[in-house]
Amino acid sequence: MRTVTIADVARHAGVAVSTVSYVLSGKRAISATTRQRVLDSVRVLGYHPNAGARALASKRANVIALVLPLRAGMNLPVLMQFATSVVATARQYDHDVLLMTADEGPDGIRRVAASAMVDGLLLMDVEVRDTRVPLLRDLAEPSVLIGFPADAEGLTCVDLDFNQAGALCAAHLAGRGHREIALLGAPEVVYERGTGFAERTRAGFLAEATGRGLHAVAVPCEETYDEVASAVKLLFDAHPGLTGLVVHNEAAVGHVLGALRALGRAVPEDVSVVAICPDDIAERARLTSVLIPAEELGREAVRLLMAKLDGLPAGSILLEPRLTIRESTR
Amino acid sequence: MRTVTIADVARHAGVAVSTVSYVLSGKRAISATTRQRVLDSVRVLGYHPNAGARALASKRANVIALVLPLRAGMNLPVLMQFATSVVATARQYDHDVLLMTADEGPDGIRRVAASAMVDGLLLMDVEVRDTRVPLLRDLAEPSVLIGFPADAEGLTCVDLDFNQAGALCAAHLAGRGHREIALLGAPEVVYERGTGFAERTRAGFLAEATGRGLHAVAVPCEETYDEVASAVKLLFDAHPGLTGLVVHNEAAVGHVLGALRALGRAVPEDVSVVAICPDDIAERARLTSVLIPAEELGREAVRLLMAKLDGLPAGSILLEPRLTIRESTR
DNA sequence: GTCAGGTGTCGAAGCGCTTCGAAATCATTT
DNA sequence: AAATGATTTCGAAGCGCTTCGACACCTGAC
Repeated sequence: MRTVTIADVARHAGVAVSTVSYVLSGKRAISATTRQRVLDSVRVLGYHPNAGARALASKRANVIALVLPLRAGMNLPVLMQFATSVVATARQYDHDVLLMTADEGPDGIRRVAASAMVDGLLLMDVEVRDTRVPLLRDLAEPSVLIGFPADAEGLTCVDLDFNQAGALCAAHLAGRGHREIALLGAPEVVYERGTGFAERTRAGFLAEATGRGLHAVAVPCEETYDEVASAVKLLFDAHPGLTGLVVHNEAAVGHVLGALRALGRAVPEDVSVVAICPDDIAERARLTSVLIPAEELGREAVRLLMAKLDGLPAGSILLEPRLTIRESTR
Repeated sequence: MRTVTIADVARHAGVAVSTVSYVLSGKRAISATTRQRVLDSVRVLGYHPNAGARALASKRANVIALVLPLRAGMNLPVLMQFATSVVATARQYDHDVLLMTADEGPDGIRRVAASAMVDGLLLMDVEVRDTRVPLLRDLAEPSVLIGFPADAEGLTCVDLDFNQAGALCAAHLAGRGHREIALLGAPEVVYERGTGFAERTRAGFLAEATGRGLHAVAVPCEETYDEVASAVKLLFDAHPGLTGLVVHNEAAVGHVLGALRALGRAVPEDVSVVAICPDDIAERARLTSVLIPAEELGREAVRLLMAKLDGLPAGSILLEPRLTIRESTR
């Protein structure tokens, strides 16, 4: 059973090879009758274009690379939703997805790009000082990052709009009548590193709260139970009237609840808690939250990459946060 | 910055294109000096073979497809470990991985296979009556399945040896002096469907227990708390002397522990529990268990696929189960 | 009736690589 | 010194597709 080539289709339809190609790509006008005849032959013979030959001739592989941080410690549901969404969206644009793990590092990226195996790259979870970022910057192949590295200049990134997310949380608490609120953020070092998302959340939170005339503070928050508990205690000691808490630290969120319980403050009766974290965590603890929109992230990332592949300019985009109200705020 | 081709390398090294090719593929002997000269040129010019051209000429894409059931309800850690292991192992064999989701169905498989995009396929979580199985059977491209479909004839499958796993659990309990033990298995329907793994576990369990002169029973087990609780209650009513329990039902294992607590039977003081389930579940509940060896599964699956790609015959294989002793048995 | 300008189709030239057969080179043997 | 056989290298023919320029034909304008 030799595989069917475009020449077989051309012969069967009684046209030239190039005509078949044009029918299939639509890059030149072909009369309706010829067109139909070719399409029939394609179906009858069960023709599928050879990907390698097509890539060679057209310099387009119709494949994008998805570089995932397949290491422990990732939030798996988020990762999965993201990957699923990327594959599905890519298929809509008639592209396939090559899966790579981050541990091949820059070399892996260079390899697949230079071999023309993929037309573009999607990188998830880029670190602030990622060794791959400079590489991406002067790679011929376009790329899109999920999250923002320290210097996003010249790169296309997609992420949740953390500034707005912080503001949204503050606004939610304000709307419920809270007058004194606080943000428990990322660990100290994350701010020191100048990681964008942590700071932006804080800025958005403080600006919104202040704008609405609330009393608001923002403090960093470590991730062990003891540190979280003491941070929470200090916070309430300093601000006894505190009734609203925003937690932007997925590792600490469970501990915060434990600490509140230990302090005898009931949620949501005494204090309302809003989290900014993956949906599964919030769902499990029944927390009002702003979720990480993994599916939308994947969709938008692919959309941007496809635009770049078409030579269109593509700036970074921020996704609008949405609040899901559960049982931890009143 | 034109991309470097094999012709550039040949020119730079002062040899024929074919010589470069042979140096790189090792398919013909090349003298050490020429060889070194070519290799140097490759490095100096930063040459990476064009994947499409290579695939076209050699009829080998050096890519395998990984078809994952990216739907809700999967055990994510297992899936991740598996995917990671597949990618890493494939790289060792100089192959890349094309990620596909099961929801493209048979057409997706036909498409990537016919387009010569991939040389072989790896399918995870094949269902008992999977519409893709007949297709795989008469596909030119080799494939390996994780898990066994109803009729595995003519297919290459990899799975945990559930028969031995059942036996191992029985042996463990026997070794600890338990004389009367039971297996809580999959829901009734799973057995009715004739799903291999459930039955094999039961057979192995019963054979081993009987062989060692124990009193053993095996009952199906649904997955809601109420059904689990009543099944557990019935079991202990019928066999008051029961002190060992094997649970082969990852959805029910939590409920079983709850039901035992409700019955006032302490684990492991009154009854020892062994689970056959993914490691994260067992770990969380501190259960002695036989885990699903995701990483090994991925590695072996790739190994088998590579063997088939080399034209070697490859039968199905069963991985030997291993018991991790935790705090639920004594 | 002729010519400009469309349409629709064809032929051929690659794209960058692998692989086959043959040529060239060298070391042995007679 | 010639012949033999290994060893090493070369040249050229594809692999299946896209794409460019050109050709053939048809239309309508003059």
